[in-house]
Amino acid sequence: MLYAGFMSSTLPPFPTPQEPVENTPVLLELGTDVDEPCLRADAARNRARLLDAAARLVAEHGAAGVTMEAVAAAAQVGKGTVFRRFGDRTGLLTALLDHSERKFQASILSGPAPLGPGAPPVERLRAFGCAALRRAADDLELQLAAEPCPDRRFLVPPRQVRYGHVLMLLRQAVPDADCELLAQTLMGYLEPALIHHLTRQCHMPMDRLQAGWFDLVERVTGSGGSR
Amino acid sequence: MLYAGFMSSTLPPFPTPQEPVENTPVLLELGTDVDEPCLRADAARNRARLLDAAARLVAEHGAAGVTMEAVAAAAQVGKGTVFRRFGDRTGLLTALLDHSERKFQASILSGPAPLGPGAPPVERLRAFGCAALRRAADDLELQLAAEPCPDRRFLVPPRQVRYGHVLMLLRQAVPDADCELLAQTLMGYLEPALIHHLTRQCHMPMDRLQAGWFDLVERVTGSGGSR
DNA sequence: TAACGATCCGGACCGAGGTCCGTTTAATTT
DNA sequence: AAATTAAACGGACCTCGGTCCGGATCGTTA
Repeated sequence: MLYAGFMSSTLPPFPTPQEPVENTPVLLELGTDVDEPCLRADAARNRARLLDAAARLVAEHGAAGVTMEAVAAAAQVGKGTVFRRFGDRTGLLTALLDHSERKFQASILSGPAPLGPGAPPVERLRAFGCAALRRAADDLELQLAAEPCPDRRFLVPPRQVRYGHVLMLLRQAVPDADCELLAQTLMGYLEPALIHHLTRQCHMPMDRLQAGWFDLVERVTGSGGSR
Repeated sequence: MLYAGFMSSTLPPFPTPQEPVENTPVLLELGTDVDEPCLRADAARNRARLLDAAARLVAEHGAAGVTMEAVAAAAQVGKGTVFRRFGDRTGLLTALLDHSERKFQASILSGPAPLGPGAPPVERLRAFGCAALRRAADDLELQLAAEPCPDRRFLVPPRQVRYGHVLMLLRQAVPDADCELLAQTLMGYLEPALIHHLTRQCHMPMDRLQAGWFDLVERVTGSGGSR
């Protein structure tokens, strides 16, 4: 089993001063929506409240309105509690995205082909890009706001899952290439910041991005039968 | 003349409340090191002092030590002055990188082949990547710290210059492709954050990144004569 | 050189992210 | 049910990026 060990899951930091607290990632367990495994009753209640309040704030004032203090106030909870639960702002925003990210992951891991297993790798790659583009297009704002600082951007669980997936497919499609690097390149095309730039600032239609993805996959995997 | 109009140049914000103050980019003028065109005597003096102080702070405490207040203090200048001159922290850090960025741009625009004009486009593309990788490797820390927020990352002059260059070369190499998108893809491979991840976190040697670039260019331009 | 207006300076001020630590509370044990 | 302990809570506090505006300075014009 390839990437067991870093299913998305809102990275639960519980940053009690001691112990580095790495990401305690939830193993797959596709159906069950195991969130925070063991959490004291009050903690769980507050966590739910906070996520709810945060979502409300996003809906009302956009991602920029999600201030840690505002969220705390809206959830009638102390500010420290927010940080204890989610580590930092990025963590909170990531948690907000967690549900849809999980669905995305699930459909990749075990959904119907060609996104899920069963189709040939290049075809799955194509499908993956389309799905990723779509997912990026929805709540782009949140994805941008949730972007961590540069030196953590590549260590975040959702990214690792996607990377692992692309890597696996690439290894099947072009076994002789340096697939790690090619995978990073492909991932770069799906970066929220780039999508935002191309669609919102350059006004490209999504169709074009999608066509671009197909073309890129074809070039990278050398699967261009005709040309 | 292709990309006249956005030579790097530390984006001079002079954010006097009114007027949007867009980037007033310096036209090429390769030899002359025209910095801030017209700047009052005291302003120019303070600007120099600030850059000097900032460089000193970087040398001593790393990029993280470059606090706007610390820089102001070290330059014996008010905090407001720093912001007036450089707009924000990103602007200051960018200004620090400006000198080497300009040299880089110059050698691309008019240096010796294959980096400069004269070589066939694919070869220039290869050379460009090598140079960009080298440049990213030096003062990686600064480049990371200077990274703007996601929705400005692609609008920053140095990035636009590089993009324009790659775009031009790609258009020569693969006239029928969607070169805008391919150019963005290639640029993604050279992103400082990615270089940092691959070299510092994955411990890949630079040689491998370089080989990866060659391979990528070959795949993207379809210039693989043999395989 | 005196006066004037545009530009610049400086530091008080604000908001937001993040930390700390004394206090409270939920679970467990006796 | 009382005691115990680990965990969670809350909000004061700190730092830092960014803004504002009254006052000082520079360059120019008369």
